[in-house]
Amino acid sequence: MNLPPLCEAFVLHFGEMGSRWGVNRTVGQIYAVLFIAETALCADDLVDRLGISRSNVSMGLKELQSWNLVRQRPVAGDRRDFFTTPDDIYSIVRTLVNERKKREIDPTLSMLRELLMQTPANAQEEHAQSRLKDMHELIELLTAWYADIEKLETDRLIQLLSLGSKVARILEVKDRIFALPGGKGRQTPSSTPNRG
Amino acid sequence: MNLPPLCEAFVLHFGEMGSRWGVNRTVGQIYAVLFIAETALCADDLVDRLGISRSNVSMGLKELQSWNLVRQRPVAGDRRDFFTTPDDIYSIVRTLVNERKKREIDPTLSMLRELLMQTPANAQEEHAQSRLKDMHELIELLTAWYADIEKLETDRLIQLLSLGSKVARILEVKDRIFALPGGKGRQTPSSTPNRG
DNA sequence: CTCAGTTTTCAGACATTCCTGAAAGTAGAG
DNA sequence: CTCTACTTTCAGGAATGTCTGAAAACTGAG
Repeated sequence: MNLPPLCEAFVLHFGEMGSRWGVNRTVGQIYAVLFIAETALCADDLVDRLGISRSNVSMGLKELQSWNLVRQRPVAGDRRDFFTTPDDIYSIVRTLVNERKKREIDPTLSMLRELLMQTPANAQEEHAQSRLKDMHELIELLTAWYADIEKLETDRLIQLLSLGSKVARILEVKDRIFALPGGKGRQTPSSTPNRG
Repeated sequence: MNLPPLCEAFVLHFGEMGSRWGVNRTVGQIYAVLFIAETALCADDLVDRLGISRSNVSMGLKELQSWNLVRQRPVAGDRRDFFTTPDDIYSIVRTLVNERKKREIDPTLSMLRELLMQTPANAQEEHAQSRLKDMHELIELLTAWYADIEKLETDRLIQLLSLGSKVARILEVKDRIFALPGGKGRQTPSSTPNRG
């Protein structure tokens, strides 16, 4: 691996992580190299830095492109393809989440919905359905939340995340100010905002 | 596979998902069977329902236990071990997130910190560090947010998630309330949110 | 202690995934 | 059209991961 030690350490770790998150080691390493690269790189740069075969790089880049995780950028006067990752790390995370949602969450939701429509044939299936319903509701809650949050500008998002659960206290303030009767959906939390 | 069709469909899908999320298919299937089971099951129940070898079940359960994802529950008058998943799906998610954090996020954070402490040997390493810094900050932001959120009671959590980005609007309300001149004797959050 | 019922371990068969070199494909320049 | 520089595809060997049966280890009862 033809990289300065600091870079190599990162690339190796990132490859390892990749393999725990459903992409193979090499793909993770390719991404890592692109992520920390100063400029756009071509396939042969990756061959050189990672010490893997040209065809492996080609397959890896193809996979990363299918995830929308790398961008192909033309370089004037050069016929080769050059690749980069976005500068904005928040946009990277958004892409990653959206792709995983599309590939894993959405199919899971439709499977769950389908199974929940079926008429249970016995007690065992009936009980299974009640569990699947819980799971379905939870995933819907999380994805709806994310879909909503995703639209925020990065600055607002950071502000929101920094607050963490303090938001819950603001909720209480809100409750007191507007004295909204009842909660949303499921189950109203203890009717009066008890707090001192 | 000795399961009613509805259950089998779920178990197969869940196994498939597991294999995309870093646990092998069988482990995912074992978990799925336990998740929808009406009662605690012993290893042989799993052998029967999944049609896999006893030793495979043993290894799978061992792995699930190392993730704290299944509980071993004694059954009176039976020497065998019986396993369940928690009834509360929110606690399941909390466990899952905590375990992944421990195994993947935390080591990544320490690697990043370590690399950021080094003195860059050249421009390439220096640029890499600035990228790693971005990544480190983002992960810290997310984990701090989660650590905070995790402590909320489930009902409050649901309430919060249901609001989604509407919270951002409440933030604006808050900004207006606390921005009132003369009204800042109280506990304004440390940083004054600028950048409207 | 022994025994029977149970769980765990582990070598190696089996299966899947990954990686490579060779060959085929593609596209701009001349 | 041909040449050249580059990219992609793909068969099959290498590496890794998974699963099993047999044997060992454990554990409570007698």
